Amino acid sequence: MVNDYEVEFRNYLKERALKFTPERQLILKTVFSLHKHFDIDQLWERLHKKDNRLSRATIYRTLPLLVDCNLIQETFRCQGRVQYEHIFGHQHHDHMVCIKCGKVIEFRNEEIERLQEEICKKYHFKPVEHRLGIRGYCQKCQSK
Amino acid sequence: MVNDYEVEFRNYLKERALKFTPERQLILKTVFSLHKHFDIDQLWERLHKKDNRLSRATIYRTLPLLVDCNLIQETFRCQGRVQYEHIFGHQHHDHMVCIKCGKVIEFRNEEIERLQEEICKKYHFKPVEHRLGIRGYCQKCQSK
DNA sequence: CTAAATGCAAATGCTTTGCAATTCC
DNA sequence: GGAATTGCAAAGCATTTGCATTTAG
Repeated sequence: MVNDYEVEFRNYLKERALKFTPERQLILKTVFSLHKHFDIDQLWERLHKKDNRLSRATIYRTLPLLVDCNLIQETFRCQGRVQYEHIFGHQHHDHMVCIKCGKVIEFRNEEIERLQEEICKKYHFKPVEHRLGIRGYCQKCQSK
Repeated sequence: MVNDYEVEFRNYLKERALKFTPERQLILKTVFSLHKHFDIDQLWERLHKKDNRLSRATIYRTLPLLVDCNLIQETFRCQGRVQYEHIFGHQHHDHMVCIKCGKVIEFRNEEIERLQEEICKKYHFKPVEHRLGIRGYCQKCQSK
């Protein structure tokens, strides 16, 4: 069974005369098996269990391809580390991140989305990507 | 003449039994003399002209204080470098950044601000800071 | 006087890169 | 077959840190 995201990636690579290697396949598959935000180190740990030869360098070289292909995206930073998430097949959403416990709440607000488009039009700005992040304290951490 | 921001910083330091040193004063003054976004290197260059002894380490140690004191804030990243801006005395605003030429457009939308508050309430999330960044192409770079 | 701050240089940690060997197409 | 990719180790670079010295309060 070939997943949609794999088709997507294969096409992306083919168009650019790049290769669909086992390493890239494994990285892709693993990225889509993670249903939370992840950073490069967490990803490497997962990958290392499956293939202990796969190097960090290959991850660093592959992720930008996946980003460019719109399969994943950078989200917020956590302790200086970029967090990624797969987005293919998912609707755009924004994040609230708890400063204390690190909890992440995802939300989507149509009105905000619409207003952003409106603003871009007003400034003749052609948006490619937007990111709204709210940092603060989640319910639990407030009461503590 | 003592600026408001200096009073603010002095109080902040005093409350914590920290010192208002000439280095901190110079950094503060310089940060508020820059009316654009800046990164640490740009700041260092400016500072170095005025006091060629002032070290990067001191800047790295001072900026977090200014952030904590709400005098400045991190904004978006540009080529991996965090961009700062002074915010004391300014209203919150968001950013559009041109991917091609780096142009930054600042904007503020009351409705978006309000909706964010609403969302936070809904999730019982206590916001401390929020950041909305739109990356894309400015008018000029689209036509090219 | 003394805890805090500074400059320096070394250390850290994430990311990138050169290169020889390998592999997809 | 040949360009692209990989792993490795080295290099890069921004940031942090230990320490001896200086200094604000």
